[in-house]
Amino acid sequence: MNRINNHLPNLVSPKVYHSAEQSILHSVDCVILGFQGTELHVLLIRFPYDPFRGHWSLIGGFVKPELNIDEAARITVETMTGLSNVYMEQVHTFGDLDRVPSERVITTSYFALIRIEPTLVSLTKTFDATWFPVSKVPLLVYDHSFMLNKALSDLRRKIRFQPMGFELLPEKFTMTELRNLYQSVFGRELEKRNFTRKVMQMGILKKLTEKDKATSKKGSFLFCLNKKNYQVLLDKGFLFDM
Amino acid sequence: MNRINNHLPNLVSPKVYHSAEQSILHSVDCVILGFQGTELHVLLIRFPYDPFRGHWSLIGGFVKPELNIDEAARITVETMTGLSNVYMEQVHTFGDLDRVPSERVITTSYFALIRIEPTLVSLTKTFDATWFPVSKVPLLVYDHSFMLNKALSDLRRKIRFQPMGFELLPEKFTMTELRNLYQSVFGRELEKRNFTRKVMQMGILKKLTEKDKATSKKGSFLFCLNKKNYQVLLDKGFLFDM
DNA sequence: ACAAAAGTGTTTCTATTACACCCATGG
DNA sequence: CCATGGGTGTAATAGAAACACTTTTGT
Repeated sequence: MNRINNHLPNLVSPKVYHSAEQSILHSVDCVILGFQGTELHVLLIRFPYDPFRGHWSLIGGFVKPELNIDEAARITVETMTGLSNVYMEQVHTFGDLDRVPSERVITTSYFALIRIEPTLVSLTKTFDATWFPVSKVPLLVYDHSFMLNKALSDLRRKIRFQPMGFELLPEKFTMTELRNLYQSVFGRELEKRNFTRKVMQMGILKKLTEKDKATSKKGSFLFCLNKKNYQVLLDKGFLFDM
Repeated sequence: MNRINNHLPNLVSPKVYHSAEQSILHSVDCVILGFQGTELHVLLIRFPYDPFRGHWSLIGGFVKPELNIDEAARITVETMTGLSNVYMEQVHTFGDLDRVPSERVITTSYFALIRIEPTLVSLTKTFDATWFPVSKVPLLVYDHSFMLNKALSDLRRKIRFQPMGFELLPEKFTMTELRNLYQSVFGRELEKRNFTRKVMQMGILKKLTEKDKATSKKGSFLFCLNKKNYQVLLDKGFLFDM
């Protein structure tokens, strides 16, 4: 029974917790993803202190005892981008002993999906942050490269059950933009016709009368999400298999 | 820049970490799942201290600073079941402020998939642990009910990409047992013939000459995993869509 | 001989793929 | 008038679903 008291401390009365157990530093790191051109991008900063000064890093922060971890992650993203109501999801908690050489730190990672707007670009510049295409990300500090990969593979899996892709696009978007996004996430080409058909028959897109003439002379129709239908589909669960 | 120093402490040199930041209690809780009869079961203990004395609880433990979190979870499961080499996976980290009323505790949950063997049943009894069918789980302490549900829904999603089901069955099992397991996980009936055909054409099962006569007079053939083929299939990724 | 579970084949239908041509427009 | 990207229909194929009967054997 000695062993169980060591390892199953739920068996220890709350009053005893603090005296018996030691606490640990906890941080959050955010994989902030946005979509630009034909590729998914991630927001990175330069780590400003030795011994990793100048190396690229995800954006994170420590969790203060009076802050919810999800909230800590949200504040990190808000601080960096100036955006609220960002779509975020917890990915994984990294708890290896030597992941941060100088300290024992447990870190929970999140991904955040944001629409890259012109205003945003300048904001992130004040923080010396840079958008990297996910296919061209440099080596990152600590285990951040691993974190990023885990976040991306989680995104690829989850986006099939819950098309978060729309979180990455502006309100109005063309079918080509949507397809480029999914191509970038999945890392492979998607057939134009079949893609359009599948998306349309889900009934979650509203075709607008407006056209976007930025990329062709003919112009391509803009779409927006039919939020009601989208919610219905989310609730009953669906496969966005492409 | 004051704000960024508060919320983006990666910008703070490692040397400053400890003095600037406060640490938090971190625990792990394990959703130990096993399969018995026709239903998935979860292992619960009675919480032995006030104010939650006698309420049912998942099995957990605090993470000591010198212990990896995955390892902490593994030790918890080993202590409880006497089993090593258990299939475990991290599910989620719960960091709300008031989830444990008396303390600030951040908890990472795991699921563990184990084969319920006769020897095991007696071992867990010494710890006053009880197996509950997942459809008949009582209300649990703290946010453990929520944790359990999250683990189960994660399992349901993940088991389609990586048939962890085999972790829950003995070495040799009948097709009916396998089907019962998947029915219990998915919570719906699966057509006998189509199920058999799909599983067989994956080529990951070896049909033995042996029969199990426990459940019928005719007897049903036993199968075991063809581990080589299974690994190949895992590596290239596959959908266990039923 | 019958009850109880195991095991097996075929048809129907739906969904996915693969494929090639016309459209609209700005330059 | 032509180059460029936008947009659409159809046929072939593969996979999923639905279905009912035969087998074995202990009692």
